[in-house]
Amino acid sequence: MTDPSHGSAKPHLALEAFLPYRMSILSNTVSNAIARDYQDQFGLTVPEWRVMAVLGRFGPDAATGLCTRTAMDKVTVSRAVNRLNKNGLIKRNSDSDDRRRVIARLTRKGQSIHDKIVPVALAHERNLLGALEPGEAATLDRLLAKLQDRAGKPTSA
Amino acid sequence: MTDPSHGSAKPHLALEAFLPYRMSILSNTVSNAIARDYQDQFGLTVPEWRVMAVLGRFGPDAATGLCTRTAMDKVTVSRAVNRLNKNGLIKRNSDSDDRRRVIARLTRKGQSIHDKIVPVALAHERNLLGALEPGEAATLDRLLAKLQDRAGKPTSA
DNA sequence: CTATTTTAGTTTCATATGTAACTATTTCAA
DNA sequence: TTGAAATAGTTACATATGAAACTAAAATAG
Repeated sequence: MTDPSHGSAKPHLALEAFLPYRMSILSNTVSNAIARDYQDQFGLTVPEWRVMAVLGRFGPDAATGLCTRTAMDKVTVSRAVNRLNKNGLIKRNSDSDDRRRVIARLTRKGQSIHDKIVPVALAHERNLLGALEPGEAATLDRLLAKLQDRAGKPTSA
Repeated sequence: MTDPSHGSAKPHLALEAFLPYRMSILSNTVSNAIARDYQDQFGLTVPEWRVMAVLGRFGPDAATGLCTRTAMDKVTVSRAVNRLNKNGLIKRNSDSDDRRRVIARLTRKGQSIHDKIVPVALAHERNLLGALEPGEAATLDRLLAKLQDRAGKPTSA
Protein backbone atom coordinates (compact mmCIF):
# COMPACT_ATOMS: atom_id res chain seq x y z
CA MET A 1 0.00 0.00 0.00
CA THR A 2 2.23 2.71 -1.26
CA ASP A 3 -0.77 4.56 -2.50
CA PRO A 4 -1.60 7.35 -0.05
CA SER A 5 -4.96 8.07 -1.70
CA HIS A 6 -7.06 5.35 -0.15
CA GLY A 7 -9.79 6.74 1.93
CA SER A 8 -10.03 9.41 -0.76
CA ALA A 9 -8.45 12.10 1.37
CA LYS A 10 -6.53 13.87 -1.36
CA PRO A 11 -7.12 12.71 -4.90
CA HIS A 12 -3.97 12.02 -6.77
CA LEU A 13 -2.84 10.41 -9.92
CA ALA A 14 -0.40 7.52 -10.02
CA LEU A 15 1.43 8.75 -13.07
CA GLU A 16 3.45 5.55 -13.36
CA ALA A 17 0.23 3.54 -13.72
CA PHE A 18 -1.79 6.06 -15.67
CA LEU A 19 -2.53 4.59 -19.07
CA PRO A 20 -2.18 7.73 -21.21
CA TYR A 21 1.13 8.46 -19.56
CA ARG A 22 2.48 4.95 -20.04
CA MET A 23 1.47 4.95 -23.68
CA SER A 24 3.22 8.26 -24.14
CA ILE A 25 6.46 7.04 -22.61
CA LEU A 26 6.42 3.80 -24.54
CA SER A 27 5.60 5.49 -27.80
CA ASN A 28 8.33 8.07 -27.37
CA THR A 29 10.91 5.50 -26.38
CA VAL A 30 10.19 3.44 -29.47
CA SER A 31 9.86 6.35 -31.88
CA ASN A 32 13.06 7.97 -30.70
CA ALA A 33 14.98 4.74 -31.07
CA ILE A 34 13.86 4.33 -34.67
CA ALA A 35 14.20 8.01 -35.46
CA ARG A 36 17.77 8.01 -34.27
CA ASP A 37 18.63 5.53 -36.99
CA TYR A 38 17.35 7.51 -39.92
CA GLN A 39 18.27 10.85 -38.47
CA ASP A 40 21.87 9.88 -37.97
CA GLN A 41 22.23 8.21 -41.33
CA PHE A 42 20.08 10.32 -43.60
CA GLY A 43 19.29 13.50 -41.71
CA LEU A 44 15.56 12.89 -41.92
CA THR A 45 13.06 14.18 -39.39
CA VAL A 46 10.09 12.10 -38.26
CA PRO A 47 7.60 13.94 -40.51
CA GLU A 48 9.96 13.59 -43.46
CA TRP A 49 10.29 9.89 -42.95
CA ARG A 50 6.55 9.46 -42.61
CA VAL A 51 5.96 11.24 -45.87
CA MET A 52 8.51 9.02 -47.55
CA ALA A 53 6.93 5.90 -46.08
CA VAL A 54 3.53 6.87 -47.43
CA LEU A 55 4.92 7.69 -50.86
CA GLY A 56 6.78 4.39 -50.84
CA ARG A 57 3.67 2.50 -49.94
CA PHE A 58 0.94 4.23 -51.90
CA GLY A 59 2.84 5.99 -54.65
CA PRO A 60 2.70 9.67 -55.62
CA ASP A 61 0.26 11.75 -53.64
CA ALA A 62 -0.80 15.33 -52.97
CA ALA A 63 -0.28 17.04 -49.64
CA THR A 64 -3.86 16.45 -48.59
CA GLY A 65 -3.52 12.72 -48.99
CA LEU A 66 -0.24 12.81 -47.13
CA CYS A 67 -1.95 14.63 -44.28
CA THR A 68 -4.64 12.00 -44.02
CA ARG A 69 -2.31 9.05 -44.25
CA THR A 70 0.35 10.35 -41.91
CA ALA A 71 -2.16 11.93 -39.50
CA MET A 72 0.05 15.00 -39.44
CA ASP A 73 -0.78 18.68 -39.65
CA LYS A 74 -0.75 20.24 -43.10
CA VAL A 75 1.91 22.72 -42.07
CA THR A 76 4.11 19.87 -40.93
CA VAL A 77 3.53 18.03 -44.17
CA SER A 78 4.16 21.13 -46.24
CA ARG A 79 7.51 21.67 -44.58
CA ALA A 80 8.50 18.04 -44.79
CA VAL A 81 7.67 17.96 -48.49
CA ASN A 82 9.63 21.14 -49.11
CA ARG A 83 12.69 19.90 -47.39
CA LEU A 84 12.56 16.50 -49.05
CA ASN A 85 12.27 18.30 -52.35
CA LYS A 86 15.18 20.59 -51.61
CA ASN A 87 17.30 17.58 -50.73
CA GLY A 88 16.33 15.73 -53.87
CA LEU A 89 14.47 12.86 -52.20
CA ILE A 90 11.16 13.71 -53.83
CA LYS A 91 10.04 15.64 -56.86
CA ARG A 92 7.01 17.90 -56.93
CA ASN A 93 4.69 18.36 -59.87
CA SER A 94 1.62 20.46 -59.84
CA ASP A 95 -1.46 18.49 -60.75
CA SER A 96 -2.70 19.51 -64.21
CA ASP A 97 -6.29 18.69 -63.27
CA ASP A 98 -6.24 20.87 -60.20
CA ARG A 99 -3.47 23.39 -60.16
CA ARG A 100 -3.78 23.98 -56.44
CA ARG A 101 -2.47 20.50 -55.86
CA VAL A 102 1.14 19.52 -55.72
CA ILE A 103 1.88 15.87 -56.31
CA ALA A 104 4.96 14.50 -54.60
CA ARG A 105 6.78 11.40 -55.72
CA LEU A 106 9.97 9.75 -54.58
CA THR A 107 12.99 10.32 -56.76
CA ARG A 108 15.34 7.46 -57.43
CA LYS A 109 17.53 8.74 -54.64
CA GLY A 110 14.52 9.01 -52.36
CA GLN A 111 13.34 5.53 -53.23
CA SER A 112 16.79 4.16 -52.58
CA ILE A 113 16.95 5.73 -49.13
CA HIS A 114 13.42 4.60 -48.43
CA ASP A 115 14.38 1.05 -49.31
CA LYS A 116 17.28 1.20 -46.88
CA ILE A 117 15.20 2.49 -43.99
CA VAL A 118 12.23 0.16 -44.28
CA PRO A 119 14.07 -2.98 -43.17
CA VAL A 120 15.54 -1.12 -40.24
CA ALA A 121 12.12 0.09 -39.15
CA LEU A 122 10.65 -3.36 -39.54
CA ALA A 123 13.50 -4.82 -37.52
CA HIS A 124 12.66 -2.44 -34.71
CA GLU A 125 9.06 -3.55 -34.81
CA ARG A 126 10.04 -7.21 -34.86
CA ASN A 127 12.37 -6.68 -31.94
CA LEU A 128 9.61 -5.01 -30.01
CA LEU A 129 7.05 -7.69 -30.78
CA GLY A 130 9.64 -10.25 -29.80
CA ALA A 131 8.87 -9.31 -26.22
CA LEU A 132 5.41 -10.85 -26.59
CA GLU A 133 4.19 -14.43 -26.68
CA PRO A 134 2.93 -15.66 -30.05
CA GLY A 135 -0.74 -14.86 -29.53
CA GLU A 136 -0.16 -11.64 -27.69
CA ALA A 137 0.80 -9.61 -30.73
CA ALA A 138 -2.62 -10.25 -32.24
CA THR A 139 -4.23 -9.34 -28.94
CA LEU A 140 -2.30 -6.11 -28.76
CA ASP A 141 -3.40 -5.35 -32.27
CA ARG A 142 -7.02 -5.77 -31.34
CA LEU A 143 -6.75 -3.76 -28.14
CA LEU A 144 -4.99 -0.88 -29.84
CA ALA A 145 -7.67 -0.80 -32.50
CA LYS A 146 -10.39 -0.64 -29.87
CA LEU A 147 -8.61 2.10 -27.98
CA GLN A 148 -7.93 4.14 -31.08
CA ASP A 149 -11.56 3.84 -32.05
CA ARG A 150 -12.65 5.11 -28.67
CA ALA A 151 -9.99 7.78 -28.46
CA GLY A 152 -11.20 9.32 -31.69
CA LYS A 153 -14.57 10.12 -30.18
CA PRO A 154 -15.33 12.95 -27.77
CA THR A 155 -14.99 12.08 -24.11
CA SER A 156 -18.75 12.07 -23.65
CA ALA A 157 -18.57 10.29 -20.31
CA MET B 1 -4.03 -8.68 -50.66
CA THR B 2 -3.70 -4.94 -50.79
CA ASP B 3 -0.09 -5.24 -49.82
CA PRO B 4 2.07 -4.81 -52.90
CA SER B 5 5.19 -6.00 -51.12
CA HIS B 6 4.72 -9.74 -51.36
CA GLY B 7 7.37 -11.34 -53.46
CA SER B 8 9.69 -8.77 -51.90
CA ALA B 9 9.98 -6.64 -55.01
CA LYS B 10 10.14 -3.25 -53.37
CA PRO B 11 10.19 -3.24 -49.62
CA HIS B 12 7.70 -0.88 -48.11
CA LEU B 13 6.19 -0.12 -44.82
CA ALA B 14 2.47 -0.24 -44.14
CA LEU B 15 2.43 2.79 -41.93
CA GLU B 16 -1.18 2.25 -40.89
CA ALA B 17 -0.28 -1.18 -39.50
CA PHE B 18 3.17 -0.34 -38.19
CA LEU B 19 3.14 -0.74 -34.44
CA PRO B 20 5.35 2.21 -33.48
CA TYR B 21 3.29 4.47 -35.70
CA ARG B 22 -0.03 3.28 -34.32
CA MET B 23 1.18 3.73 -30.78
CA SER B 24 2.29 7.23 -31.62
CA ILE B 25 -1.07 8.20 -33.11
CA LEU B 26 -3.03 6.68 -30.25
CA SER B 27 -0.85 8.24 -27.62
CA ASN B 28 -1.03 11.67 -29.20
CA THR B 29 -4.77 11.49 -29.65
CA VAL B 30 -5.28 10.63 -26.01
CA SER B 31 -2.70 13.04 -24.62
CA ASN B 32 -4.01 15.93 -26.66
CA ALA B 33 -7.56 15.30 -25.53
CA ILE B 34 -6.55 15.39 -21.89
CA ALA B 35 -4.13 18.25 -22.36
CA ARG B 36 -6.82 20.36 -23.94
CA ASP B 37 -8.77 20.22 -20.70
CA TYR B 38 -6.08 21.53 -18.42
CA GLN B 39 -4.60 23.88 -20.98
CA ASP B 40 -7.87 25.61 -21.60
CA GLN B 41 -8.83 25.84 -17.96
CA PHE B 42 -5.52 26.41 -16.22
CA GLY B 43 -3.01 27.29 -18.92
CA LEU B 44 -0.78 24.38 -18.03
CA THR B 45 1.54 22.67 -20.48
CA VAL B 46 2.02 18.91 -20.49
CA PRO B 47 5.37 19.07 -18.65
CA GLU B 48 3.88 21.41 -16.08
CA TRP B 49 0.98 19.12 -15.42
CA ARG B 50 3.28 16.11 -15.12
CA VAL B 51 5.39 17.87 -12.54
CA MET B 52 2.28 18.77 -10.58
CA ALA B 53 1.01 15.20 -10.76
CA VAL B 54 4.27 13.87 -9.36
CA LEU B 55 4.34 16.45 -6.59
CA GLY B 56 0.75 15.63 -5.78
CA ARG B 57 1.46 11.95 -5.63
CA PHE B 58 4.88 11.79 -3.98
CA GLY B 59 5.16 15.10 -2.21
CA PRO B 60 7.97 17.67 -2.47
CA ASP B 61 10.85 16.67 -4.68
CA ALA B 62 14.00 18.02 -6.30
CA ALA B 63 14.34 18.42 -10.05
CA THR B 64 16.31 15.21 -10.38
CA GLY B 65 13.54 13.19 -8.83
CA LEU B 66 11.02 14.94 -11.04
CA CYS B 67 13.10 14.01 -14.08
CA THR B 68 13.11 10.37 -13.12
CA ARG B 69 9.45 10.18 -12.27
CA THR B 70 8.17 12.12 -15.24
CA ALA B 71 10.69 10.63 -17.68
CA MET B 72 11.29 14.11 -19.00
CA ASP B 73 14.46 15.97 -19.87
CA LYS B 74 16.03 18.08 -17.13
CA VAL B 75 15.72 21.22 -19.22
CA THR B 76 12.03 20.55 -19.71
CA VAL B 77 11.60 19.98 -16.00
CA SER B 78 13.60 23.09 -15.13
CA ARG B 79 11.40 25.25 -17.31
CA ALA B 80 8.18 23.68 -16.07
CA VAL B 81 9.24 24.21 -12.48
CA ASN B 82 10.17 27.82 -13.16
CA ARG B 83 6.89 28.64 -14.79
CA LEU B 84 4.87 26.87 -12.11
CA ASN B 85 6.79 28.87 -9.54
CA LYS B 86 6.22 32.14 -11.36
CA ASN B 87 2.50 31.40 -11.49
CA GLY B 88 2.34 30.52 -7.82
CA LEU B 89 1.42 26.86 -8.23
CA ILE B 90 4.58 25.59 -6.56
CA LYS B 91 7.12 27.02 -4.17
CA ARG B 92 10.85 26.38 -4.45
CA ASN B 93 13.23 25.96 -1.52
CA SER B 94 16.85 25.17 -1.84
CA ASP B 95 17.79 22.01 0.03
CA SER B 96 19.89 22.85 3.08
CA ASP B 97 21.71 19.51 2.90
CA ASP B 98 22.76 19.99 -0.70
CA ARG B 99 22.56 23.55 -1.88
CA ARG B 100 22.63 22.55 -5.54
CA ARG B 101 19.19 21.08 -5.08
CA VAL B 102 15.94 22.94 -5.33
CA ILE B 103 12.95 21.30 -3.70
CA ALA B 104 9.60 22.02 -5.27
CA ARG B 105 6.30 21.65 -3.46
CA LEU B 106 2.74 22.46 -4.41
CA THR B 107 1.32 25.65 -2.93
CA ARG B 108 -2.23 25.63 -1.68
CA LYS B 109 -3.27 27.10 -5.01
CA GLY B 110 -1.28 24.46 -6.86
CA GLN B 111 -2.76 21.68 -4.76
CA SER B 112 -6.24 23.00 -5.39
CA ILE B 113 -5.74 23.04 -9.16
CA HIS B 114 -4.15 19.61 -8.99
CA ASP B 115 -7.18 18.29 -7.15
CA LYS B 116 -9.45 19.64 -9.84
CA ILE B 117 -7.48 18.11 -12.71
CA VAL B 118 -6.99 14.62 -11.30
CA PRO B 119 -10.63 13.55 -11.57
CA VAL B 120 -10.79 14.83 -15.12
CA ALA B 121 -7.67 12.88 -16.08
CA LEU B 122 -8.98 9.75 -14.42
CA ALA B 123 -12.29 10.15 -16.22
CA HIS B 124 -10.42 10.20 -19.51
CA GLU B 125 -8.64 7.02 -18.59
CA ARG B 126 -11.88 5.36 -17.51
CA ASN B 127 -13.54 6.39 -20.73
CA LEU B 128 -10.68 4.93 -22.71
CA LEU B 129 -10.63 1.67 -20.80
CA GLY B 130 -14.36 1.50 -21.26
CA ALA B 131 -13.64 0.44 -24.82
CA LEU B 132 -12.21 -2.84 -23.52
CA GLU B 133 -13.81 -5.97 -22.14
CA PRO B 134 -13.32 -6.57 -18.41
CA GLY B 135 -10.24 -8.77 -18.66
CA GLU B 136 -8.67 -6.86 -21.50
CA ALA B 137 -7.53 -3.94 -19.42
CA ALA B 138 -5.35 -6.23 -17.35
CA THR B 139 -4.02 -7.82 -20.51
CA LEU B 140 -3.18 -4.44 -21.96
CA ASP B 141 -1.42 -3.60 -18.77
CA ARG B 142 0.74 -6.67 -19.02
CA LEU B 143 1.51 -6.21 -22.71
CA LEU B 144 2.49 -2.57 -22.26
CA ALA B 145 4.79 -3.53 -19.42
CA LYS B 146 6.49 -6.15 -21.57
CA LEU B 147 6.87 -3.74 -24.46
CA GLN B 148 8.22 -0.99 -22.28
CA ASP B 149 10.70 -3.38 -20.80
CA ARG B 150 11.91 -4.39 -24.23
CA ALA B 151 11.88 -0.88 -25.62
CA GLY B 152 14.21 0.30 -22.92
CA LYS B 153 16.95 -2.01 -24.12
CA PRO B 154 19.15 -1.45 -27.18
CA THR B 155 17.83 -2.94 -30.40
CA SER B 156 20.46 -5.66 -30.32
CA ALA B 157 18.64 -7.71 -32.97
C1' DC C 1 -21.42 33.93 -66.51
C1' DT C 2 -20.03 36.51 -62.07
C1' DA C 3 -19.71 36.54 -57.04
C1' DT C 4 -19.27 33.91 -53.00
C1' DT C 5 -17.55 30.07 -50.69
C1' DT C 6 -14.55 26.26 -50.26
C1' DT C 7 -10.26 23.93 -50.71
C1' DA C 8 -4.91 23.28 -51.32
C1' DG C 9 -1.01 24.76 -49.79
C1' DT C 10 2.36 28.38 -47.82
C1' DT C 11 3.97 31.92 -44.67
C1' DT C 12 4.06 34.25 -40.25
C1' DC C 13 4.33 34.28 -35.54
C1' DA C 14 4.61 32.77 -30.96
C1' DT C 15 5.90 28.90 -28.35
C1' DA C 16 8.19 24.48 -27.34
C1' DT C 17 11.89 21.45 -27.45
C1' DG C 18 16.58 19.19 -26.90
C1' DT C 19 21.80 19.49 -27.14
C1' DA C 20 25.57 21.57 -25.58
C1' DA C 21 27.83 24.85 -22.85
C1' DC C 22 27.90 26.90 -18.49
C1' DT C 23 27.72 27.91 -13.06
C1' DA C 24 27.60 26.31 -8.54
C1' DT C 25 28.17 22.85 -5.31
C1' DT C 26 29.51 18.39 -3.65
C1' DT C 27 32.24 14.09 -3.76
C1' DC C 28 36.28 11.63 -4.03
C1' DA C 29 41.10 10.48 -4.55
C1' DA C 30 45.80 11.36 -3.55
C1' DT D 1 43.48 19.19 2.80
C1' DT D 2 43.10 20.36 -2.10
C1' DG D 3 42.48 19.61 -6.85
C1' DA D 4 39.99 16.65 -10.26
C1' DA D 5 35.73 14.63 -11.37
C1' DA D 6 30.84 14.23 -10.81
C1' DT D 7 26.28 16.16 -10.08
C1' DA D 8 22.15 19.72 -9.87
C1' DG D 9 20.25 22.92 -12.32
C1' DT D 10 20.20 27.00 -15.74
C1' DT D 11 21.12 29.43 -20.01
C1' DA D 12 21.99 29.84 -25.03
C1' DC D 13 21.23 28.30 -29.34
C1' DA D 14 19.28 26.05 -33.14
C1' DT D 15 15.37 23.74 -34.66
C1' DA D 16 10.49 22.13 -34.52
C1' DT D 17 5.82 22.87 -33.99
C1' DG D 18 0.84 24.41 -34.68
C1' DA D 19 -2.69 28.17 -34.95
C1' DA D 20 -4.03 31.74 -37.65
C1' DA D 21 -3.59 34.62 -41.58
C1' DC D 22 -2.74 34.52 -46.21
C1' DT D 23 -2.58 33.37 -51.62
C1' DA D 24 -4.19 30.94 -55.41
C1' DA D 25 -7.29 27.99 -57.67
C1' DA D 26 -11.63 25.48 -58.04
C1' DA D 27 -16.50 24.68 -56.94
C1' DT D 28 -20.91 26.44 -56.37
C1' DA D 29 -24.86 29.64 -55.84
C1' DG D 30 -27.60 33.03 -57.90
